[in-house]
Amino acid sequence: MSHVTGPDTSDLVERIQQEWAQAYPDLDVAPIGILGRIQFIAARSSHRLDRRLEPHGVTRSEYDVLGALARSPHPLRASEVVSTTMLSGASITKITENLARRGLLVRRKSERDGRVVLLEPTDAGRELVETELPRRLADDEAALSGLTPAERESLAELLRKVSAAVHV
Amino acid sequence: MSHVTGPDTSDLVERIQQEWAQAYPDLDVAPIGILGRIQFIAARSSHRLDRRLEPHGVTRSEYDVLGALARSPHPLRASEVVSTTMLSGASITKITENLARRGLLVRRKSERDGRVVLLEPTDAGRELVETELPRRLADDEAALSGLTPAERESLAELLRKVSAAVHV
DNA sequence: TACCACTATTTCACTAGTAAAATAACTGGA
DNA sequence: TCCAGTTATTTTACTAGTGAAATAGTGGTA
Repeated sequence: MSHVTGPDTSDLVERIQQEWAQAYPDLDVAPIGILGRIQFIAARSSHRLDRRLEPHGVTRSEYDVLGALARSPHPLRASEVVSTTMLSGASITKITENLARRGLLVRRKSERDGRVVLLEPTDAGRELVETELPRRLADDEAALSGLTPAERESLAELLRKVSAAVHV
Repeated sequence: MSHVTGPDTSDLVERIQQEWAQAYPDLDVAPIGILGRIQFIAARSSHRLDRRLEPHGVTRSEYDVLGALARSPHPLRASEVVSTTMLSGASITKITENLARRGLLVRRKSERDGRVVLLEPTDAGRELVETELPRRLADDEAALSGLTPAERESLAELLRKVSAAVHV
């Protein structure tokens, strides 16, 4: 393991940025240093979560759905889950039918409105979320471990500004 | 269009963070404020790029491949494209065959090593990248428009630290 | 030359996710 | 009551992407 095993992935974004800069010297490629790294961190940490969830036999999307239900003080409609998870309605139908079959949540029709499906985690579903949540927070915490409390505060604030300005 | 059309998505992450905090008051959910927002920004800006590319009839993955080729001073092997794009080898085969059919890149076998496929953009492929790149940079720039030069520098540096620490 | 271990790419079979059409149920008039 | 219009979810038909097996080529060794 002492020899080079490929590009140093922690510098992948920097390398890409430099390649763009060399190929198109008249463009200001500085934004790539920020947005590219955001993409990179997001991809990596998604991947990490996938691996954490593998032993539980749930995908990240399934976990997102269960999480939304577990942190809610009341059952959610399918459409409410759509709006917090960034998944399509079609996906929510598939995923929740599947999770219901596996006993991790319960689907029932609303009595008030027969079009609506109400979703609620079972004890097993809630338990899955609760055992995995601290691990997930610990992983995220580890990613931030090189930052002082002041730096974390500053990073959170800067990201808040960016996320308010990023249009679809 | 003057009424509420859904949750204020710029605060979606904050809302989710608060929901977690209320459901599990004994956990420190602060990391979600950072990693969650990174996920959010990544998803939004990916989406935005998708829409920019739609009129050109290329997907984001296809554009990533073309970009890697366009910014390289020499043809790349399929495996080299794999390592910069985070796509699988199987995908690179499919995508590049498709782009070759559409005249945006050329695939040829290496003379030195018959296993290797060398990929190079055509003029049309390069042109597509070159017309879209400034727009993409402008979009990214717009996302950062609320930040001073010093804040951008600081954000880039903080993200560099995080990306070095985020393990798969 | 003939073989073997290794590497690069492609093929195959499959999964997750989607947009759009279809279905089912509600609401507020006439 | 009975629509017409609207809304929530499901179904359908499809696409992108994947891991693993298969294929094809290389280079070193005897």
